[in-house]
Amino acid sequence: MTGSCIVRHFNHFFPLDDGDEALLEEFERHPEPMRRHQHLWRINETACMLYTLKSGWAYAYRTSPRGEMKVLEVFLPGDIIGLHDFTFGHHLTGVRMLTDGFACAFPYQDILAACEQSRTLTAAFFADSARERAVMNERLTTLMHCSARMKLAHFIIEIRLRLAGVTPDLEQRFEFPFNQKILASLLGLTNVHVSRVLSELERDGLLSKQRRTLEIHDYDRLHEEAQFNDACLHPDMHRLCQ
Amino acid sequence: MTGSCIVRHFNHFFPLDDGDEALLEEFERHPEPMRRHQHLWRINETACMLYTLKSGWAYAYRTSPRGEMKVLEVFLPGDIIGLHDFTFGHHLTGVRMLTDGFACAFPYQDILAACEQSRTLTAAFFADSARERAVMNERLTTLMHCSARMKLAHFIIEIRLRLAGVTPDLEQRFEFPFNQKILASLLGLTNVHVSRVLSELERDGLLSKQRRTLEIHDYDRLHEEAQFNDACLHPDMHRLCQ
DNA sequence: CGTACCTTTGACGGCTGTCAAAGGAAGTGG
DNA sequence: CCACTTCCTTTGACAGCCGTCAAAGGTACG
Repeated sequence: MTGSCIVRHFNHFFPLDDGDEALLEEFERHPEPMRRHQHLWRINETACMLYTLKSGWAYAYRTSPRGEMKVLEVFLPGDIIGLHDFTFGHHLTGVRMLTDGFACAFPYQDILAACEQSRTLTAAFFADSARERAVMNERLTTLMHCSARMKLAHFIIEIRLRLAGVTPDLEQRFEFPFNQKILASLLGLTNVHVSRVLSELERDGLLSKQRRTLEIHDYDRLHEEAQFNDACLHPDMHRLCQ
Repeated sequence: MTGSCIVRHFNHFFPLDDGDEALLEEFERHPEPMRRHQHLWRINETACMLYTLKSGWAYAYRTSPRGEMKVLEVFLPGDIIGLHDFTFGHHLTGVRMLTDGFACAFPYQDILAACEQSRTLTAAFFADSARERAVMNERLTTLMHCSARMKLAHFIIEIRLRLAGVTPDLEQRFEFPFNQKILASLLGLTNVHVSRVLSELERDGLLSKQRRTLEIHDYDRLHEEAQFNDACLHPDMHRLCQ
């Protein structure tokens, strides 16, 4: 397997030629170790760098008018972080690590330079942004109209499907480094209610969560309850390569 | 004022040179009249065209597992429609007109071709996608954690601010072609409750809505209640032109 | 080992959904 | 221009999901 996480990420969607791979590998010359809770950037800081996440988990957040933190988005290994706002002068969301890991920083001009040299890469960056957006739409439609139980099921299925995309042999028992406060913030609930619903899902034999590990006992039933639309994760972009 | 709505749209953010403008104007050679309720495309149709909206309003929607329509997004004159999913093989959301208007269709390859010729345009397309995304984030954080009253205030402020960006002398009384069912769908409420909250806002002297017209009576108080973060609408992209 | 954080549980209240019905507005066809 | 149908809006009663507050026990980290 190639060492580059962007190359792996994009090859998951469609094949890149050697020239494209070389351009992408430029982005990852400087992997840096990151500690849990460490910021990639804070809200309102000037935006000049993007990151790729080589290992570990991260999340994007905002602060509400009342000063509470609201988590917007979760990043997994292989994800590009900051693609959707590198054209803003400053960051509208903060990003920090959820676990220890490694991240690679590169200046945003590199993306424009790469696009100039390869139409395939231009399409790939648009496609990646589109996929992220599609997942967001999927979450939005669920979060807005559904019960807390369904929200939780939906989010767990989302994470498992995305994780399976970058982890070849993912078990039903896997790392799930979210505490109930962060889950609540992501799903528009309170930590108290997340606790109640998790106990309920556990009581019904769907899953169990201890510490930072989640085990799914009945995937089919969980998927059924989540009503997750898998299409948002599988763009068919091969035709772009014609 | 130039006749091209994309040029106007982008110039609102940063200046384009004549070459860029010429490339963009290519996109708008074929304006077509569109009727209210007419589809630009339906869910699952093959994605091959993008549209710019020359005049009129449109919205993107999905259907829930139970078959109900959920509105995800609203498009105003000058908006580019389909930018965020043109790299998917098929459409994940449907788009239809909310009012009569004119739309210009063009093949998505034209965007990639334009990006190949101008780094400024590449940045501009990314920036536009980023702005759209930022507005979505702003709505998401509000919709998830706030009261129905705040959701409505927030959405009304969003629309007014976006409308003001393309309508030089926008009054406090303006076209607002949403019925309560669509508002409910956008905000994750029921039409019954939208009716209740609208009456309440009217009773409190903040606004009044008749048919397809909205009049804001106390903008400051409405903006205060909405807690709208204006930053998401104002990317400072001038530095990209260096 | 102590402190801070996280999770669980209970009681209570309120916001919002559901169901239902009636009146009004708008679009259609004669 | 009128009659008819369909859709939209309003209002009320009622229930339930979920937020808030509080306290206690468990867990992680220095």
